[in-house]
Amino acid sequence: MNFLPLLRELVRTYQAFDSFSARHIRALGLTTSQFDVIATLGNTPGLSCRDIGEKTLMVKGTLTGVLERLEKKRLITRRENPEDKRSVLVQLTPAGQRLFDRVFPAHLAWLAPAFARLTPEELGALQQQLAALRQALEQAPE
Amino acid sequence: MNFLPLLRELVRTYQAFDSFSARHIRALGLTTSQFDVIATLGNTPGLSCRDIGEKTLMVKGTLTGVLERLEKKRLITRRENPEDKRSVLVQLTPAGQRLFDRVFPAHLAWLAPAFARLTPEELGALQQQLAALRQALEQAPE
DNA sequence: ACTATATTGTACGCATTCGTACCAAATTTG
DNA sequence: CAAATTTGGTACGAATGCGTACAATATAGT
Repeated sequence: MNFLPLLRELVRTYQAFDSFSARHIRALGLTTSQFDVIATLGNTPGLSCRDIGEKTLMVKGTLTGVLERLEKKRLITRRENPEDKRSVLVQLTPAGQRLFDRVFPAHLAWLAPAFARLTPEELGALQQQLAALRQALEQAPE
Repeated sequence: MNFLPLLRELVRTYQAFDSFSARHIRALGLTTSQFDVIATLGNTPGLSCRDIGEKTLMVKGTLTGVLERLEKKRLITRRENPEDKRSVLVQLTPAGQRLFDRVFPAHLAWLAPAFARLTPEELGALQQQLAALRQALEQAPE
């Protein structure tokens, strides 16, 4: 019942993915977080910070800074949401849209060969096993 | 061949573990990285930064700062390695050793119930599948 | 021995990450 | 309807995390 090797492998695999992915994204002039936001906003009419946080798995405090830097790069805009004055509508600018169109397919094409080394069955099984572990962690008593 | 759900699950599971683990470690007055270093140094005669980095999966630049803060807390010492004057011998102080003795078993006991929700077979299978994905990522062409 | 190269760790800058506190707006309660 | 609570974002501080550059030492090739 030694789970430490599994833990180590979880971290190593996560880092291996992040490193492989980030290498490409950095060459495109973005950080991983910035890319995730751009990718999430693509083909949407605009999202709230809450929505973006849910999709990108970023907590709201982190998102504020990422959005600031994307705004400074003129890739997104933040405007008031008339439906709910607490929230903000984040949208891609035309430049952001062009970047999305150029960068998103390119990054999928970068990742695809790595994942093609595993069968769809393996990918599905891994996803299920990860979900089981995650639920165990989320439901574990304190 | 859509691997995005798997990616999302990988990140979510990693975060779920980190969150569950960090909650306990923070209550002990440490950060995750600091705990990892203390845990790695425990029951050793001292290690180089290189060794610690390999074990904790931290890059050396990150490690420098973590060691600084642990040194400030008087939990570790950095001394010259006579065998190789480039490297540094990092050791637990008596206080660091006492902290290790108190904190390391406690943290394993904190984690164990979560992992006990999965069978050893599941844990082993997950570890193998993660390793397969990691190798695919590491060997993928650029 | 001499030089080219590799290894070990630090310095530094930039961006992220998280927790906590806080404000304003919206929703729920009594 | 007024008070209490929840929700959406921001502000802020501390600590990673990573890439690049750099100094000191060690090793290899000649």
